[in-house]
Formats: sequence, C-alpha cells, structure tokens
Amino acid sequence: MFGMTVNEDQSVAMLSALAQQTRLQIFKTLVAAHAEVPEEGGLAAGALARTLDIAPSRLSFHLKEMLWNGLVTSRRAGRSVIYKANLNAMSALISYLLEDCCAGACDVSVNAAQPHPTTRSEG
Amino acid sequence: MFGMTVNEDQSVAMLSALAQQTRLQIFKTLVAAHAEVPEEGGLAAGALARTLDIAPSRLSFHLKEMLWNGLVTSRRAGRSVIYKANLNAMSALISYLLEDCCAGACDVSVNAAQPHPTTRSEG
DNA sequence: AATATAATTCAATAATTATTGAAATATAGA
DNA sequence: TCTATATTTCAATAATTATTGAATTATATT
Repeated sequence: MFGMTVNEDQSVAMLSALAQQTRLQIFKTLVAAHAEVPEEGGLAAGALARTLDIAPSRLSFHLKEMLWNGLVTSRRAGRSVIYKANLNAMSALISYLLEDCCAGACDVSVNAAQPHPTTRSEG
Repeated sequence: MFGMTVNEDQSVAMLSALAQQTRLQIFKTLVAAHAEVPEEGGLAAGALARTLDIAPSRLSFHLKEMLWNGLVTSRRAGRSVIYKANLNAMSALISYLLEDCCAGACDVSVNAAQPHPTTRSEG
C-alpha cells in the first residue's frame, strides 16, 4: 500500500551511487529499458557495457555499487545477468529529499513527462 | 516564471555534494533556518560548526563544496558569513531525477509535509 | 594601532573510490 | 568433456575526497 522509505544513511548511500557519471548513465539506460512486470525489462551487463562503451570489469564494479544499496536489482538469465532499475528505491530517495531534507519547502512542479503507457501501474 | 534546470554534469556535482553525511546534515540544518526573503534566514558558519560539532576548517571545506555547485549561497554580515540553503537548486536537482533520470516513471506521492507558513511563496 | 572574534586557506596525511588488465567463475552448446 | 560466451573477482595503481591543526585573512571594537 505505502511505498518504501529510507533513512539518512541509506540516502547518503544512494546519493553516492548516483553521484558518479558512469553510474548515473547506467541508471538512465536501465530506466529506458524498464518494465513494471517483475521478471521482465532491464538490460544484460554485456549490453550495458557495449551501450556505455566501458570495460566489463569497470561496469561490474559500478553495478555492485548500485546493487548493495538497492538502486538496481539483478537476475540471471542463462549466461547473462540482467540488471534492472529499482524505481521504488529511487522514489524513496526522492521522497526523502523532498520531505526529510527539504521539509516540504521544495516545490517541485511535477509537470514531468507521463510514464510510458506500457510500463504503467504496480504489479 | 519557470524554475531553473540542471544538466547531467551539474546533477552529478550536486548529488556529490549531498552524498556525504556531514554535508547532508549541513543542508538539513540550513533548511530548518531557511527564509524565502533574500537577505534573511540561513546560519552563520560558526553557529553551524557548533550545531554540528565539527571543526571550523572542516565545515569550511564542506561549505565550499556546496557553494560552487549552488546548493548553498553565502553572504557576509559583519564578521560572520551566513550560509543559506538554495531550495531552487535542490528543486532543480529533484526535477532532474524525476524527469531526466526516471523519465517520469517514478511516482513520488507528494504527501510531503506542507512548507512552513512563514517561509512560503517566492520573493 | 592593538586586540579579539569569525572564517578561510594551507600543508600534511589518511581514507575512500575508480580504473585497468589478467585470472577466475558460471552457464550453454557442440 | 571441450570450447565459447558472459560476468565477476582480484591485485595493482591512480585519482579523488576528507580530516586535522596551524597559519592567514577579514572585520569589528577599544
């Protein structure tokens, strides 16, 4: 019913995960390949590495960084490992910034682009 | 009329500024002392240092980090330097996360606490 | 000018984070 | 089992960021 929440330490960890160009790009790329359905959507590590043109070990390092704080999830599919953005975690972080950090004083005009029709509503 | 916007590099810089416990606490403390009126609100460096119980040089280091990316502003008042949270910058960052990073797919239930009545509306 | 207060800068060091390429692990298919 | 593909781990190193205390700069008061 209610979304997840995060505390200060978790927020710092998630912010750290996003505060790096490569990782922010990883997240954006995963969002573009997102699907709400649990076992669908996301991108294989290899595909990500090719898209971002970075070495596999480097990608692995950054994905691990994002995995442990819950910003992404992973599942194995054959010999590939599929990574997927965790939008609930991201929402929780943004809620933290809005509520705990800004005490509601930050007016964010939510004229954000509507979510993609096919990836709508929680599973 | 419209709020400011930030690009990817600026977002990474601002995220880095927030991705550190001391700096996140600095920001929170400044938000608590915020006022919309331009030359009012904020906290002197010394007061901040005492509140957070950290060495002046350490505080200075972190404030500088937050100054250059616009997350806080400063003004001199006598021999004190008053630092103030820049909520417009924070709003811009959150908008970036919501729109550019999550492509609008992040539904943040804005049941955030209403802003403090005395600190409401833009100057 | 001399003194006190407030804050910043600086140098030294410590701690953390990022990159690279080689080696290891896991899975699939011949 | 052998081989190929996909990914992760590891060690070495580089780069960045954080902390400390002393010195400096800026402002105000006497």
